[in-house]
Amino acid sequence: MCCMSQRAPLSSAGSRRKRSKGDLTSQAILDTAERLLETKSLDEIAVDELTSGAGISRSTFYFHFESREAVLYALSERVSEGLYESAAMWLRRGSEPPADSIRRAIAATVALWRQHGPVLRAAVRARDTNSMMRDFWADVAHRFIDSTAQQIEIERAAGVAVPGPPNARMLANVLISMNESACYNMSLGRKSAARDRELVETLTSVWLRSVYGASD
Amino acid sequence: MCCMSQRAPLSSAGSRRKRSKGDLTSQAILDTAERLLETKSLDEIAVDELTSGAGISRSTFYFHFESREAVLYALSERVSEGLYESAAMWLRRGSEPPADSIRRAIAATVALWRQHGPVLRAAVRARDTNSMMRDFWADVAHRFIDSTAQQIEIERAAGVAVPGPPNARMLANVLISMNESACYNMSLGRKSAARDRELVETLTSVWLRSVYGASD
DNA sequence: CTTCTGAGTCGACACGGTGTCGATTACTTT
DNA sequence: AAAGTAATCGACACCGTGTCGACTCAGAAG
Repeated sequence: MCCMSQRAPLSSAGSRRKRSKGDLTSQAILDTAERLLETKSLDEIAVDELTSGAGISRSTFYFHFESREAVLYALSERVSEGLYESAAMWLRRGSEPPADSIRRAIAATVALWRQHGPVLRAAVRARDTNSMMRDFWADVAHRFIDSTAQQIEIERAAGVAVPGPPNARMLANVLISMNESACYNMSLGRKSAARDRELVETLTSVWLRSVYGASD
Repeated sequence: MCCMSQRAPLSSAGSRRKRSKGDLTSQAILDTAERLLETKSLDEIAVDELTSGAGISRSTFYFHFESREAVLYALSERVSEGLYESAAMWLRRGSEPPADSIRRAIAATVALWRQHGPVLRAAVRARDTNSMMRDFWADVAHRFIDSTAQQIEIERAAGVAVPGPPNARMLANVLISMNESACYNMSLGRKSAARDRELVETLTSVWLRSVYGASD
C-alpha cells in the first residue's frame, strides 16, 4: 500500500562507512533523475534513461526503487526540509515587523523553487495521479496551512491583523496556493534576479494587504 | 506543427443537416472522454476506453483525432468561452462598486470550475507536457492578465486603487494564478455550496485588499 | 438502376516501454 | 576458503500506441 523508496535509509549523512555500493547506485539514479527532470516530465522519462545514466541495466532499477514515482518521492524528501524551514520564518517572529518576516519567508521559498524547480514541479504534478505523492503533499500542505492560519489568528487576536471574514484557515489556504502556483510558473521561466525580486515584493504585498490590511 | 481536432468543424450549431455519421462518433468520443475524465487523468485513459465507449474499434479513433491530447483540446474549447465571459465581468463595470463586479466574476469562475472541473483540470495538467495545450493556455492567460492589469491601472489612475508597487501586470498575474489554483483545488473536493460561497468571499477579499486596499 | 467515390471502419502488425523471474556474479563476514 | 547476502543481468510476457492496407457502405453522377 504505502511504499517508499523501499531501501529505507540511503543516507548520505549518519552512518560512518558502509557506503555499500547499492547506496552509490541509488544515489546515481537519483542524480540522473534530477538531471533529466530539468528537460522532461517524469512520465516522459523511461526507466532505461535512468539506469543507463547510472551505468546499470534496466532491470536493476527495480532492485533499488519500486517505480519512477518512488524516485521522485525520494527526491522530494531531500527538498521538503527546505520548505519547512522557510515556512517557519513567519512564525515565531520576534518584535520584527510582519513585513520583514513575511518577505524573508517568501524570498526563501522563491529561492528554493529557483534551485529545485524541476523536482518541485514534478512533485506537484505527480500529486494528482500518485497516491504516495498525494499523501506527501497533503502532509506538507497541512503543516503550512495549519501554522499559517494559527499565526493569522494570533495576529488578529492581538489586533494587528484585520479580523475576519475571511476565515483564517481559508485565507491561509488561498495565499499558500497563490505562492505555490506563482513559484511554479516562475520556475518555468528563465532565471532573472530582477523578476524574482519583483515577484517576492508582489507576493509579500498581497500577503500584507490581505492579512494586515496595510502595505507596511 | 499546430494541429487541432483535424476534423475542423464538428459543429453542433451552424450547418443544418449533414449530421454526417462521423460527427456523431466524434461527438461520442468527446462525451466518453468527458465522462472518463471525472475519474481518471488523461494519460490514464487508454484509447480503447474512448472508442469502446463510442462503440467503434480502437484504430478508428485515429481517423477522428490525432491524439488523446487533441480530444482534450476540443473539449477545452467548448469550455473556454465561459472563462472569457466571466473575465469580462470585472472590466467595463458601470458605476457599480468594484466589490460587486469582482465578486460576480469570481463567483462565475468558481461555478464554471464546479461544472467542468475534470476537463479544466486535465487541460491545466496537459499544459506543461503538450505544446498545443501550452499555446491554448498561453492565449487564455494573456487575455486575462492583460485586461486585468489594464483595469488595475485605470483604477489606480482614477485614484480608486492603491498605487504600485507592485507593478500592475505582476499583481494581475499572481491574483489570477491564485484564482486558478484555488479553483483547481476546490474542484477536487466534494461539492459544497457553503464552502464555494466561502471561497468566493475569501478570493474576493484578497483581490479587494490587494488592489484597492480596502475590504469594502 | 448501376456505378463510382470517398468518408468511415476494421484487423493485423511492428514498435517501444513496463515489470517480473530465475540465474549469475560480486562483495562481506567469519 | 566457505557461506551467505547484496547487486546485477538477460529473457520473457504483457500492454498500449500508431500506422497501413483492405473493406464497407451511403449517396452523387451517370
